[in-house]
Amino acid sequence: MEIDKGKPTNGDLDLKIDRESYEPAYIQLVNIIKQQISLGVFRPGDKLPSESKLCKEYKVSPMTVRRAVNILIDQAVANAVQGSGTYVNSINLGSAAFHLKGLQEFFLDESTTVKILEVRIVPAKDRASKKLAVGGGEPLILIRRLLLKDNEPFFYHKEYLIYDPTRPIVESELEVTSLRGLFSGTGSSEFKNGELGIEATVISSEEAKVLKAETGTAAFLLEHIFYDFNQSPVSWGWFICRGDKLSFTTTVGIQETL
Amino acid sequence: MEIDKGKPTNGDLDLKIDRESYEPAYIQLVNIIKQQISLGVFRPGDKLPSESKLCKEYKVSPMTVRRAVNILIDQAVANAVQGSGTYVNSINLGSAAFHLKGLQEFFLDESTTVKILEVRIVPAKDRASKKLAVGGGEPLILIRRLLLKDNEPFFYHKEYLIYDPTRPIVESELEVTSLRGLFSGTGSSEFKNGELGIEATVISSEEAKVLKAETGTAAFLLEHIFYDFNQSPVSWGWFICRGDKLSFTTTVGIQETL
DNA sequence: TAGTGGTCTAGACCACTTA
DNA sequence: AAGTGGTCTAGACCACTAG
Repeated sequence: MEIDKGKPTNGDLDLKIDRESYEPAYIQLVNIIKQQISLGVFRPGDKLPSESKLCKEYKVSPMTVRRAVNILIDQAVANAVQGSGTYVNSINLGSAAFHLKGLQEFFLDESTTVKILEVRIVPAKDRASKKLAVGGGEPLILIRRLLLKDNEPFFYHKEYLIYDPTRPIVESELEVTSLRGLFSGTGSSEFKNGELGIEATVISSEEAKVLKAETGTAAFLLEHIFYDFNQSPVSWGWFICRGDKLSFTTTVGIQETL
Repeated sequence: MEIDKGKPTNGDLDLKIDRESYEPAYIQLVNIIKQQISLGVFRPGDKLPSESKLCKEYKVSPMTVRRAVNILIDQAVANAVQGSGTYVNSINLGSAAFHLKGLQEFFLDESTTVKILEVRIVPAKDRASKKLAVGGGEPLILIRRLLLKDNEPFFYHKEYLIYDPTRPIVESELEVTSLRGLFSGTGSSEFKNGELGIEATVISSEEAKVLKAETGTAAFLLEHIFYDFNQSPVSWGWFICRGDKLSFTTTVGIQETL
């Protein structure tokens, strides 16, 4: 696209950085560029103005421009090619991500309660033995919980924990607070990191009973395994949720508001 | 935790920034701090050294420290409280995100092919009419595709497109390249943005036939709607994939390697 | 009031791409 | 050779927090 070099490259908008605004200059610049892409001033594949041009145009320092451009790159709105320029991306489903914020809200909700269905020591076998890296027959703690929202069953949770005789099970660990802490990041977790997986499955008869659902209906299975600071597995289990009660959504491409 | 102020706060590691390395200083600093958290030098809830201390300790400028700390904050490893300090986060499932990179790889794979099952003009009705914001009875393009990998059915894709008589359907838009472009960000898309959703479902008889699966087995449904640069809906549809052929995984907490 | 993070400046040098 | 992005310096001022 040909640009008249005597004029700013922002079309008819003539947007400026408002120095009096509480919004930082680099955020304003991000939004200005996004809006220009949104309006078609810059199209996918187009080269954005160089950093030095943006400096002059908006009268900010190179570091501020750089910070704004980096944000656009982080958000997969643009990509930089060293020595060449910064280019607007096409829409890219591969860069999409589904967040678990919805689940976080579920656990922070006041009407969410936990019902302990079972707590007992079981001998490790099969998958639990493998996942938790303990020999078959070694004792594990099995916890089965039902998570309710407004007294309606929502999640069925089955979890195997490493049995440590020196650390008795504290009641608080069984309550909703422990799970809430996991999802919200509050609480001082013993876990260093973990792995999560989502699968599509159908509800088994065991699960159907506690979830008040019919066997064979669709459900999400959210598997988890957590490791302690020695990188030893500590907890393995999974959540089951009826498919009609949960879904994950996200957006791709340029969003009107950040 | 009490720290002997005469010594560096990195325990027995005594890690330094290697100025000769190709790895930028700020990346090295990110990894050093992560490793310290990983080793338990800093635990969840602990305050990280202040920026000025990190400057002195690693002999880098404030901007470099700042950049490293911002990366940790972006990765949800730590959080900053203005006027107070920067604190290590607990593990937080709510910040977890499932990426579609796996699907991107699927579409980039050479052995992935597309079989067009049907292309025809249909009158808009029900959900398609609503989602694409056209009146009932208006013409829409319906495309049904089967995506195969190594000649085995993988995805069933059903898509409704706005019918624009001025823009005839180009054959290339029906091939795998168009979908590949969507997932990889290559290709010059007409779409500005879109919304995606994942649901758990069971395979219907129609879907079972083309996917060579049994009715009633678990499946993922990936719904999509795309908008053009006028923010008008252009495409609505969904992918169906057998649950045993697809899963989404991610990690939470501190990872050993970035 | 001292310390902290949040923002920003006005440059610099380098590696890389393009012509 | 000229232009571009990638990194980094050595400060500055501000708003906020905490003792």
